[in-house]
Amino acid sequence: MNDRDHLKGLGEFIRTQRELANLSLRQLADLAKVSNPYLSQVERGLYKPSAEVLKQIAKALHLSAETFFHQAGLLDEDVRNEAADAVESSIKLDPRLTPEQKDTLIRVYRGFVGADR
Amino acid sequence: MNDRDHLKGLGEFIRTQRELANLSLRQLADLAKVSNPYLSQVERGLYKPSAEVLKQIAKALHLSAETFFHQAGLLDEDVRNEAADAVESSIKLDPRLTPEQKDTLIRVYRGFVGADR
DNA sequence: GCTGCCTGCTAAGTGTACCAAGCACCTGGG
DNA sequence: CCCAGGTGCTTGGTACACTTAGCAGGCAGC
Repeated sequence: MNDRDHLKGLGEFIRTQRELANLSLRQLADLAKVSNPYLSQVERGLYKPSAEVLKQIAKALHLSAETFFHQAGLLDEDVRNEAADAVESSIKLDPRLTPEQKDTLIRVYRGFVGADR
Repeated sequence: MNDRDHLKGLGEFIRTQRELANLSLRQLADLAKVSNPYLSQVERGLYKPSAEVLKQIAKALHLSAETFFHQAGLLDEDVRNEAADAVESSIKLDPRLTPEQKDTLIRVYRGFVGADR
């Protein structure tokens, strides 16, 4: 029953977001005002960052703190599976997407989650 | 400029809420699964509780975790780009997607909308 | 009186979040 | 060749979040 399991998920999430933003470990560590070794350890799931560090990382990546807290399992309260529908509905509501693009995104998404409704 | 100032505010807030709920220190500590001496110290502003403890306390008092995080100054600002980021946020939050899949979806999405941040 | 149970607090210890320094590996110039 | 500057990771240490054991005082009943 290692508590590190969902922790590792958080680390992977952070690393993914960092690479998505094209930032090096040191760059993000600097932006988030933490040391680079520590960030490395967090990304590999060795340590669980405090809420403040989480908030700093979120800010450095231009993401909302809520997103990170949810990912860290700290804010879950209502872990409804509406998360699934949230993706599709927000895609449908996005005015910047053409109908064809919405269709493509939703197909890709459904392919990933295995939805078949 | 003591950093403990807003901390003390949090402690007082917790104590007020606890008394409002007619709970003894030990009762709340038990509900929140922390030791009673620790809760005592938190309420007097000696220590800053971790996000998980905060969440447990919030749950024990039947209050929202957001309320506590705000009170702790962890969640304040950034209520801005919510709407614009709805698609990306919901993708990131979807528990059924692997990090790689999220990455792919977001890349596709950004390609569509021409985002470049 | 003294038990026993409640209240909150203190003391001392353990685990871990976090940091500074530095290592090992690449890649690109001189 | 070798130094410069980039990448991520390891080590050793400090600070603090959090624990268990125990203290002092207030109020019941015996």
